[in-house]
Amino acid sequence: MGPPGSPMNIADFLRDKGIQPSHQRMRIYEALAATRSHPSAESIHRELSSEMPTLSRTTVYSTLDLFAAKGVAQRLTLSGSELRYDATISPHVHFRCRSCGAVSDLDGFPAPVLSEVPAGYLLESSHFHAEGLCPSCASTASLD
Amino acid sequence: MGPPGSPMNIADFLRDKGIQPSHQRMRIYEALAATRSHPSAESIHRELSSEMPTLSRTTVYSTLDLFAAKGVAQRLTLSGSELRYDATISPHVHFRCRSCGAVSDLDGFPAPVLSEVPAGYLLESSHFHAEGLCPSCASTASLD
DNA sequence: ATTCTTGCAAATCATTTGCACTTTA
DNA sequence: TAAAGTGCAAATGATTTGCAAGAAT
Repeated sequence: MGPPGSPMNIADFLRDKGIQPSHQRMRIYEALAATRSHPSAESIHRELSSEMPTLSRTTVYSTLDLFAAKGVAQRLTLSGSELRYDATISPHVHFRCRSCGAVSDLDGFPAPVLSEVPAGYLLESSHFHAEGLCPSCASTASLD
Repeated sequence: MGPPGSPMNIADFLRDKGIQPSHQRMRIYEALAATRSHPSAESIHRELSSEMPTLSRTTVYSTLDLFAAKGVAQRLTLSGSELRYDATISPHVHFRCRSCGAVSDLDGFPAPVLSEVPAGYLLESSHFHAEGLCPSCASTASLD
């Protein structure tokens, strides 16, 4: 499939998906694909700002939006306060810790997918996510 | 079970759940339970403002938050831009229209629930939601 | 009298918009 | 040179916070 770790480079990969591979877009894709932290636009902007001081928020927001539209990334609405993105397209279960806010993938727990919807609805995507305490917060155990 | 339509009144119901039944809280609960539109704090505030002109946003936000904490309502994170609430506690599938933003329940499509999580995680809740176009937006059919 | 609840205003945080500048096809 | 991409600053919208006044136990 696509990068990372594929014979195809990022420029070709994006171009292949109908995305013009500008410098900013390639760096944003790399940053997104390199982590499993499900970053928000803000955190990607923060991360890249040091090496690209003029990179604007607008560009990061619109690029991630474009990635989601082109199917190169998925948009996660897990917290109500911010949108997060994931370069892993295949459906999988997301777990959000209510204490530290970290989002992790629950590997080995295949996400159920809704195959049918009532007549008239046009289904485009479905998401499954769980909430609670992650291992490290659970052990620090503020038992509520 | 609880209101609406139960022999127990709202004051007793809330008190029973460990919530002091102030006038504001009862009105907010009534408004939430009376609709299936999965309102946000803002829309509940807007709705109640006419009859309770001095009702503050702060109260609505903290009350809905309290309801979620006490298990009287569930918090839905579906849009990334706002939190929505639902007085129906039992797990069910939510469908959000990406065009008009409306959230509807998909009755008859029991929500899958994650029963197990990897060791160390403490599961508190899980949500399943779908996205696409609702019947009315799908028929207006901007085929994209 | 102490604690809980409420309200207002200001602050914060993520995201969007308007517009001008630059790069690319 | 027309279209696409980028950046900055200002605007928007939802939510939170600080704090003082009011109500309940």
